[in-house]
Amino acid sequence: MKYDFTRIEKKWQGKWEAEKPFTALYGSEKPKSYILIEFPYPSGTGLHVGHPRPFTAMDIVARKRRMLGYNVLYPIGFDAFGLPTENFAIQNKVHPMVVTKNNILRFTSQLKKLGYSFDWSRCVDTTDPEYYKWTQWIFLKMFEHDLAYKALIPVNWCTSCKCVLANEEVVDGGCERCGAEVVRREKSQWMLRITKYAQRLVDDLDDVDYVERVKVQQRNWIGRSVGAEVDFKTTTGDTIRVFTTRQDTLYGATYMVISPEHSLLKKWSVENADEIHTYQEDAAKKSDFERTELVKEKTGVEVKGVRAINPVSGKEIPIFISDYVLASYGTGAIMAVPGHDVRDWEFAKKFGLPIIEVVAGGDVEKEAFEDCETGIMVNSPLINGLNVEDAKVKITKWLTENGLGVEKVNFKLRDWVFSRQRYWGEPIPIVHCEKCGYVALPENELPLILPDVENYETTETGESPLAAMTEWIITNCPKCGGFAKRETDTMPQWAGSSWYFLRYADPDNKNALASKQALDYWTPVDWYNGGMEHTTLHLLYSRFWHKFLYDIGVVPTPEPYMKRTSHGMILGEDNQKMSKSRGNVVNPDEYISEFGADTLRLYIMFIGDFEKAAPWSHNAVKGCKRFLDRVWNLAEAKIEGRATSNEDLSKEHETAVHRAVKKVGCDIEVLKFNTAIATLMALVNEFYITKPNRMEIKLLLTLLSPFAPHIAEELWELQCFEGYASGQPWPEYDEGKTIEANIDMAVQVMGKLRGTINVPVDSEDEFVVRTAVSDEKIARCIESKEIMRTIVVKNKLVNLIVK
RNA sequence: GCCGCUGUGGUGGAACAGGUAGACACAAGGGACUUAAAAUCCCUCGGAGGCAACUCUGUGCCGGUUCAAGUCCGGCCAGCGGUACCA
Repeated sequence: MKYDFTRIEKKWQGKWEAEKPFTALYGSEKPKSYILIEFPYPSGTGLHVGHPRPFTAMDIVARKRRMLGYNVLYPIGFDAFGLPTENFAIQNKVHPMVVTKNNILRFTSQLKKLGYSFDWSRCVDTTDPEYYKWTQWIFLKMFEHDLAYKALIPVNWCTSCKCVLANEEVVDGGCERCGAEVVRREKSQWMLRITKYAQRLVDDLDDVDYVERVKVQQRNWIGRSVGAEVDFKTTTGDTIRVFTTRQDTLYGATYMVISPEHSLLKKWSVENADEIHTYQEDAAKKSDFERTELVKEKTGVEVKGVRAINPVSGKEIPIFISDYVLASYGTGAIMAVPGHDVRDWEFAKKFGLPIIEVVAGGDVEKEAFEDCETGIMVNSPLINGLNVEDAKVKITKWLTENGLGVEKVNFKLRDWVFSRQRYWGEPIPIVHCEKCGYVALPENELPLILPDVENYETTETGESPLAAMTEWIITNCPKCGGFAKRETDTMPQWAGSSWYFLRYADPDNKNALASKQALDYWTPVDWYNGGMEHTTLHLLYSRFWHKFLYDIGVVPTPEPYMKRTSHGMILGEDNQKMSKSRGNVVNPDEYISEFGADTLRLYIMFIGDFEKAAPWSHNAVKGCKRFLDRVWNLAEAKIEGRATSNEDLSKEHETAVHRAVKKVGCDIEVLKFNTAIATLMALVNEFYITKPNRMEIKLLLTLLSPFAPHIAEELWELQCFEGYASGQPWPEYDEGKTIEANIDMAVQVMGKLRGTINVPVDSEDEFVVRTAVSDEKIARCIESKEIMRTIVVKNKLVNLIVK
């Protein structure tokens, strides 16, 4: 019989649907293992080949964990709020809820066709009011703890989505999603105080097992820098506070620069007010992107009539405004040390300002000397002769003692702009009362249901579509009962995904986001795999929410995920990112119907290094199909014999099988699925040379089952083995049996390979050398030469040094 | 600019912890089977030379350490990702 994957896959998927063997158990005695993938956004275009890569990888891990005896939670859900659905709804005049339901149905059937061992009974949908009730609840808790606040701030405004974006959502000056231009606008927005957690978000990375590149990227994004705040008096009697990481160079501060938005500018009456004003207006007009794009050329205007006083030298120095100083970082003002900062140096050269060397070691006339390692302080009476590190300590102490400054840590991380002027998101459960201000909705009014609207489009003034719903907006203040208006902005897409993994622990709970008992048992997540693109978005956001929930006693651990790994992207056959416009998109459905889900699963894991990007190859898929055909032909007919333990392995295959068990098991743990599969292929190749016995087939199917579960179960059944392949304990191997009795050792002469010898494993060095020199070929290489030295690496090689 | 990663056959990629470079596949070529094709099976497959045994050479480039370097060190070059006037 031919390998009829269509029939087989349908059969086993039906069985899994009916018997639900992958359901995570409540109250199990077994140790738990929580394996998590990033739940998909159910887009209208259906499943993409990018999805199965992480899903299959973690499915293999989950299946192996079950075989190892764990109570595994491998859940799935849908992150379904979001713009594409809303846009589709607008264009096609359908309710986004309808679009979402359809998309989820389609995704569900596509995912089921891939044979994943998800626990479907715990499936969550972020747009379900029973779910977003708790998203809103967490927001209310944050509001209660002063972590959610409303502020008038300059925001990133996407001109195409007509919506604000978080800093994390702006990519190259454009919208992360649609690529359209992002401009700055002043808007009153809900904000989350993620900055309050900045320090802990950095520090606690030390306690989790994340791949290093993820940690590095988060640390960079949070951008912790240690320095000092220093007060500079001015000739008007005001104080300008600056932030610097180079307190040591204070004597070299020959001018100051403040941002064009600095508040003191409003207070001062300066000689060149018009000039200043023009510059301020120009700066305000520019988007952040434009401001940073003109990196090359520094601009600025001197504030005439006011001067600052260097607190250590007592010298008067000029003050400039320039847009290279950002209002939003530090204090919005800097002390400029042109000798030891490239930006200040450029500015000083352009404006003819003095450059003083305070750290010896470079040539400050030629370029700024920024080296902190080797430099020695000069021209700085308080700290001359010290190295940079010691100078920092001493000057900070001096500043503190004299009330002129204080040590300070700053972060690049900004608070999270949390409101969106869109329809398809969680309503923010806050009302605005003229008397009481912003008031939280009482918990018993949750969920605040997203009302039906006529029109899903953002209003011309840039308000949420909800703003047009007067009936819904007008309500009573929960505090004073008076007239109040509901918040019309909704939450960003990242809200629902910031805590979804907690809901999986107890998805039907009506009284809490999950019961304490369920959270205590299941959390934290043991292994979370996801895309690098979420490192500074979802991954950071959810760590923040989790820490907050930990602080208020809702979750038992300070970190949500113990381990985080990341997969590479699947590229098109042309080695380019898949996109509709390039026409290189691969549809997984077509491959499932042409080759079967097992082949697709296998190929997508065999494609290359899991952590790196890999181009799709139609031909290589065929190779994986060929492998499964070969497995089928090997095991289709029942093999007679005994298959009760490893003792039943044949002599000729014993080593290869023990090795395969070891290699496949280890490789899965370190994400080396490609070499695990290569090992299985090699084993099958051996079985084509000498036929496998019953036990050997049994082990092959057991090892194969996490990768290609359908064919493994079918062949298991055809062999009349008991139970299911997926229900077997993960096989054990004997380390001693992974080594053959006799091995080939390389023989080198002067470091060059000259031959191989076959010797018993663990042979004595002396014996190895004797065997080597008596080898005919080797003897020829060393004849008439004297052996000076021999190097033997046990079971590997022997190197003869001759003269 | 800064931070991180990566450079290995025609291609995707292997190589534990410095120890036989190219596992496992794909493509290509040859052969068997077939009326034929597909499928399957067998052989060859980094480069150069040789009838052959074999020899030389080869992991982005230059140098170093070592009995031995794809792997370690120093200096470059190229590509990818992140970040971007963050003081």
